[in-house]
Amino acid sequence: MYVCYMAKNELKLLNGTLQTIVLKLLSTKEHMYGYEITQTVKTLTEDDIQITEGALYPALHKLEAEGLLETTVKVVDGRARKYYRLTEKGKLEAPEKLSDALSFVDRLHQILTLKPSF
Amino acid sequence: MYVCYMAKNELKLLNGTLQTIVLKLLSTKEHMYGYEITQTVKTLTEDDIQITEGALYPALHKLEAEGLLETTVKVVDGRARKYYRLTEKGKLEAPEKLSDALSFVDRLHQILTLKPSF
DNA sequence: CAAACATACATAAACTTCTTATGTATATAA
DNA sequence: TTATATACATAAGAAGTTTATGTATGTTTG
Repeated sequence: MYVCYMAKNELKLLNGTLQTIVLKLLSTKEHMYGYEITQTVKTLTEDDIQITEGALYPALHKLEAEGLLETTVKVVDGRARKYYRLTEKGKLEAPEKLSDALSFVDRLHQILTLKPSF
Repeated sequence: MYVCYMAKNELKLLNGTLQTIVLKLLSTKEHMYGYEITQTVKTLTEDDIQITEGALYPALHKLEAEGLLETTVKVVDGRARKYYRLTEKGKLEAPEKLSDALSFVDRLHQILTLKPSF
C-alpha cells in the first residue's frame, strides 16, 4: 500500500493525502526534514505507506510556496538537512484542513464498511 | 468535502477512491446505475461526499473496460438507465481491492489521530 | 403552459498529484 | 571499493480529478 510507489499489491488510493500527512506531522512535531518524514511514516505504518521523494519534495515546496511552511537549513554529520515547520498562517489553517481530512477519511471508512441493505 | 466538486471547504483528498467506492457499492448491492450511485453516496454521507458525473462516468467506463463491471440498459419512466454489476472477474478481485483500501484508510486515520510524541 | 428542476447519460480541456527515473553529494558498512 | 543509507532535487509521463458543456426526458411550480 502506498501514497506513492506501487509494488505487489497494486493499489491506487490517495492523491492529495500527502499534504495532509505533512501538515499533521508538523502540527504534532514542530519541525521535521523531508527524509525524516518519509522514514517516520514508513515506520509508523509498518511499511504500509511509503512516501517517495518524487512526491514529497514537490509537495513540501508547494506548501512552502503557499506560505503554510517555512524552512531552516542545518548541517548535521556533514549533510544538509532542510527543516520544515508551520508558519503562523500554517498554524491557523492546518486545524481545519486536518479536521476536514479526518471527516473525509471517516466517511470513506463508513462506506467501505457498509453492510448489505444500505 | 468532495471526491469531486469543491465548494466552501476547499479539500482535496482522494483520487482513485472513486473506483473503490463503486466496487464496494456493487459488492453490496448487486446492480446500480450511475445516477443512483451519486445519490446513494450523497445521502449516505449526509452531503459530505458528492460524486460528480465528470468523474463517475469515466471511472465506470474504465472499470468496464478492465472487465470488472458489465452493464445492462433498462428504460424506466421513459429514461434509459445503464445498470452496472460486477463480472465474475470483478467478484474475484473486488474483495482484495476493498481490503487494501480499508487498510489504507485505517492507516490514514491512524496518522491523522497521532498524539504528540510519536 | 412555461420555466425550473430532477433524472440520466456523456465528453473534453485544464489541472493537480502522483510514479518512475534520474541526478548530485556525503557518510558508513561490508 | 563497492554498496547502502542519508539527504536533497527535478522532470516526463500517467492517472484521476474539476469544471464546463451537451443531449434528452419527466415532473413540479408559479
